[in-house]
Amino acid sequence: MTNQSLTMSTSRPPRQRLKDIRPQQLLDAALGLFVEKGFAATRSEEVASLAGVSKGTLYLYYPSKEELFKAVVRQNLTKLIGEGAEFVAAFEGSSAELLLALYKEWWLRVADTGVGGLHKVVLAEVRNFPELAQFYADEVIAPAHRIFIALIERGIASGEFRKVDPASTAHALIIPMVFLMLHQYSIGACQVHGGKVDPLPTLQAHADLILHGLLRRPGKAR
Amino acid sequence: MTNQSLTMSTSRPPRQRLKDIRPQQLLDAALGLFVEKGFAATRSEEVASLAGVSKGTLYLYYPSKEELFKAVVRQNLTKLIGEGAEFVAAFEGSSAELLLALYKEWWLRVADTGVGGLHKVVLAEVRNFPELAQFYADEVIAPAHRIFIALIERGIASGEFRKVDPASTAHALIIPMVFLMLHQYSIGACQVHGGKVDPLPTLQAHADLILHGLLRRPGKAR
Amino acid sequence: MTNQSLTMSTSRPPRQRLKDIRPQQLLDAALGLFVEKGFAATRSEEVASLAGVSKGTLYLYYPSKEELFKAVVRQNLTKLIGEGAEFVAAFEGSSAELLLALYKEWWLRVADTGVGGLHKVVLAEVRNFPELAQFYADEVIAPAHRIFIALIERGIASGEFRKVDPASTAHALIIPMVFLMLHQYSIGACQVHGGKVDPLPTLQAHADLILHGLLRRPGKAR
Amino acid sequence: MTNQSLTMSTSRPPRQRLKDIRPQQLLDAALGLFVEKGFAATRSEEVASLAGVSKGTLYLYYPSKEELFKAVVRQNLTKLIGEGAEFVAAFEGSSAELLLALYKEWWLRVADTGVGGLHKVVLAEVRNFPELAQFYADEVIAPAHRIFIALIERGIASGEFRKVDPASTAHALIIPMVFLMLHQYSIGACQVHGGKVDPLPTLQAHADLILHGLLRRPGKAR
DNA sequence: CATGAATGAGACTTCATTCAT
DNA sequence: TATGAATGAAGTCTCATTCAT
Repeated sequence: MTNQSLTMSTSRPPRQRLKDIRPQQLLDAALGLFVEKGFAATRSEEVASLAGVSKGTLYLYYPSKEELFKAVVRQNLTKLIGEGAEFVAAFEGSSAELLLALYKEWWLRVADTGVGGLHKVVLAEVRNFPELAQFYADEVIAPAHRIFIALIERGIASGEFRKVDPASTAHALIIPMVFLMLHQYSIGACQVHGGKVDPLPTLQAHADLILHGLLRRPGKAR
Repeated sequence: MTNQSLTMSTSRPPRQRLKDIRPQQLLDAALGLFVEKGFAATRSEEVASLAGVSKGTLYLYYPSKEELFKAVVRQNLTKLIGEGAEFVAAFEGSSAELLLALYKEWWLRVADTGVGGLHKVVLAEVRNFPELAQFYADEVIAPAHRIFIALIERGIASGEFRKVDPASTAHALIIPMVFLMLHQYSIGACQVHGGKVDPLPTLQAHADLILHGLLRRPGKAR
Repeated sequence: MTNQSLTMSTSRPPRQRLKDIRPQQLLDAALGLFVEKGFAATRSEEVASLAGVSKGTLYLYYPSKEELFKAVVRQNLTKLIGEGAEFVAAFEGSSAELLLALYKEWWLRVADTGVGGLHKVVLAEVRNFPELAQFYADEVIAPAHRIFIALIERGIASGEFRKVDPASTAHALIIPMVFLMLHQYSIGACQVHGGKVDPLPTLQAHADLILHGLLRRPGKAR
Repeated sequence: MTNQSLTMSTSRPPRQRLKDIRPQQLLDAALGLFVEKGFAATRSEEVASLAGVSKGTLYLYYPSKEELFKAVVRQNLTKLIGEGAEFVAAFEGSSAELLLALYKEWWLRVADTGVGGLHKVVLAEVRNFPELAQFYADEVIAPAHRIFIALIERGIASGEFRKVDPASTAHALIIPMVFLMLHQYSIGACQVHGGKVDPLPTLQAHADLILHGLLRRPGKAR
């Protein structure tokens, strides 16, 4: 008896501490399962169990599966966007280098955390969550767009880039990044022959293409 | 009685015909609903009802919702790819024009039929259908990739394009196309302020970027 | 095998027939259970099982437990009230006899069917079903009140009754009837010593009291 | 710290006192909620919260929701009956006046405290609490019946009342009172058009009816 | 072939009750 | 004593699938 209670008191954090870390545990578990299976196919009991708590405990922290999902989106994507904006503001170097660095930095951050897969889920389920659409447009799409607009304007101002339209070019710069995230967490996660796309080389190729263009430069042998 | 059956025999296809067109009606109905709601949120009764048959009849043609989903994917995407390959083979004109034409043609074909939305669903659900992954890699991704590889090699051979790596550049050319399809059928289908991306202008901007590059050409004022 | 299928074909009504009788089976089962246990304590699966069908079948006919409950109220109480009105309209005899006959007739009808217990449930749960309240006031309380008002006006017109206020006296005539119904299906249904109220004698006593009054008539020895 | 504890020690009863008043606070909170929502729909956490304590504390005083319910019934109804008996014993005046006064007094006491609503809950739930039935018959029904029997015997003895059967007439006197209580706390508490019964006038009408009868007295013009 | 009534496993969510702090 | 985080049994409702007609 005495031994047991001693053991238990050392192996388990105190109550208050548990309460503080529960949201994070639940959000982590939910992120993983939503990304792997999608929203509808993820059972809330499974989330709880992966977080090491019971079904009921999940509902102590989030009132429904929908709210849990929104919390996951908020935490992961909003945070990611904020860090991207800081990265661009703090960067020193040419704008071409900044583009490459942003691609690389973002990719590394996304690949570890599974956040990329979250975009897949949003994409797939947003029509069944009408209110999520506006939230996502405001919190994720628009800020990400602004980051790349800033990058392009920086390049034009320094004379590095052609005078392209920042808004539509920003889309063209973001799209491959996001697409690769999507791919990585869906088809890329399956064991198939020949369907793989290697993300970093592809991003590199894309950046090269974007920077130099596909057309041969007249009067310049390459 | 006699009158009625006469009437019916003129307004309705004969039995044998019915049997032949049922699968198509079901696949069309399923495509629309899967694209709109996703796999899990589409009820099989709704598919049957939209196809004008009863629940039981659906199961006469497809043994489960999963098989129906796979049949929808097979029919629509395989067909699309085949048409793209023919389009490229038959095209006469410069490779830059071919790229623009392929973008435009494909987009028009995809926007009407809802096939673009299907890619969204595949992306989201492929991890829950492991056997779909290989099918998709073989039947959709690889052929589409080959089409763009052919396009690039055509441009390099004619001296129009730089000597880029065809395989990775092909990815870079496909990605925006596919991404816009995805976007159009998810966030683009929602009523949001500011989240919209206009597809044709964006494709145009992207094609321009891809062809001419972002960097200012030394010694050439633009 | 042959025997079995013969047996089954004779022991079970055809499909279409079953569909027609299901609502009645379900309403009967629901009435019994609601009366016995109340609304909240009645499980919908229990209703289905008592009606001889599965959980899902109940929801084929009624979209929720609330709607089932409302259907039970409608069928039973609305019907009862209608029959009471006809009974009063068709009665020939003195108004005092009509009052006694109405008490007796109604009681017999209510005691068999369990409808009396339904009033108990409405009384207990109406505050959790706000929309039921208006329905009940319109469909049950007001019509029942009108029946007794008609009875009193009939007695006053014939010179049998004193000139009392019909509306409030009608309440006084209905109340004991309804109360006994309530009692019969709650405390009266339990095995207790001494708590019983014998309904018919009590109604008789009440009718006598109502008709002749409690006060000794001055100058009249009884 | 010192200030705070000083402040608290003056504004808060000492520990021992707290222990003594907790049950009363809990019973009061439970009475209100049971009457408003019924037994099943009242959450125990809500009771605790309304009493200003936590969920766990409720279980320190009552081992289950059922026991809490029984305690509420015991305290409130038993007290009410006792006060009624004292009122009758102490009354000076005619028996007709006593009846009116008892109606009025009881009604005022009941309307404030919500005890009338408690009878509604007992009525609805007694079949799910078999042991409550006998308790209720012994502690509430029988004593209340005895009060009215005493009242009738008092009236007969003084020559005021006809020589009716005290037992069944007592029921007839109680019933409208109790019924109005029930009504007031169920349908009467809802916002409906036309379903209302004004309690005091109805009691008055009933008392008039009971005392003087409905039939016109031969040879006496009224 | 076609129907649609029926099934029942399974999902989400609630809440009475427990117990470590 | 008092708290409130945690539990998990239980309830409502859905829907893919079956099968008698």
